[in-house]
Amino acid sequence: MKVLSIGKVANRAGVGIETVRFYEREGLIAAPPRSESGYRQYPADTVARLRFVKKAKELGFSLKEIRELLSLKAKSSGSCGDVRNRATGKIEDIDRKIAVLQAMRKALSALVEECSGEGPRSACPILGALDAEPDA
Amino acid sequence: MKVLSIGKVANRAGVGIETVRFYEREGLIAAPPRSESGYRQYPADTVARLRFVKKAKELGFSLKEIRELLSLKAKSSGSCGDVRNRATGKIEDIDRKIAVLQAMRKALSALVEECSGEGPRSACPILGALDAEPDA
DNA sequence: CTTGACTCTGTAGTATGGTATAGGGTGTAG
DNA sequence: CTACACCCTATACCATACTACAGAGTCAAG
Repeated sequence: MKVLSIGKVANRAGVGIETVRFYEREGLIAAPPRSESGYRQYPADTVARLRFVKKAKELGFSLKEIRELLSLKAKSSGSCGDVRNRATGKIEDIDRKIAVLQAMRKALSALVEECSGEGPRSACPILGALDAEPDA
Repeated sequence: MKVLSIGKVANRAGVGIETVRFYEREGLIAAPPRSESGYRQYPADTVARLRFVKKAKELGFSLKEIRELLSLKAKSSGSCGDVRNRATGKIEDIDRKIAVLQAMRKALSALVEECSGEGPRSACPILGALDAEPDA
């Protein structure tokens, strides 16, 4: 079994060295065995684990959520349903975020449409709208 | 002209006292005159300004962007077009964020659809996918 | 054996948008 | 006059996800 230095795992996983140490502190990857001189010696599968973290992050999971996902993965009991629930919950989170952004977009578009862009700034309907009554 | 204490403006604008002082430090609202004993004495229109900030935040502007918007607002020269450009730029930002979220959603949905939720966790296609090859 | 690349620990800094606390002074109602 | 609510400054702290740095030790090539 060949072992990898921290630089090698970081490189192969496409993350920085400091990030690997940070993930170790945060409990996202296990603390690896050390050489006599104290160097971390990673098993090859750490690369896959780091890629898992990276992918999950790309899917919008926070490090905290990823940690939970990983513990789900590690548990020797329990079904796939747990994992599926996390994923569907995340889809709902995403839908909520999209809805908020679409509402923002709609409000901004309405303001931009009202605004010719030609008048003096003092008559700008966008600035006017921002000064409006409290409502939210 | 009646003046308002910091507690009053904060309350009327629907923000915390600390937030008002924070906004002053960050240059989002002007430092108000002080009483002899050093208390901040706000003109009534500070409430509107704080609401402007709050609204703009709800529309997805960062404090930095809001500061720019406010300086645009304050400038005695310049046209409404500047403001309009900020807003349309912000719409583009929002569209980009929505596109990212929709891509995440699609990837997660595909994984959830593959997963019955019934099998053992060891066969979970979601966890499997996260372990997959590097690509991004 | 020297040089340069790599690694170690611990600490501090980055950006964002606040929130909290300590240790005071002030203002007003009863 | 005494409580109690309110205000002041300064500093530190929260979460998120890293990134950078200092100062030291280690490893491999030439």
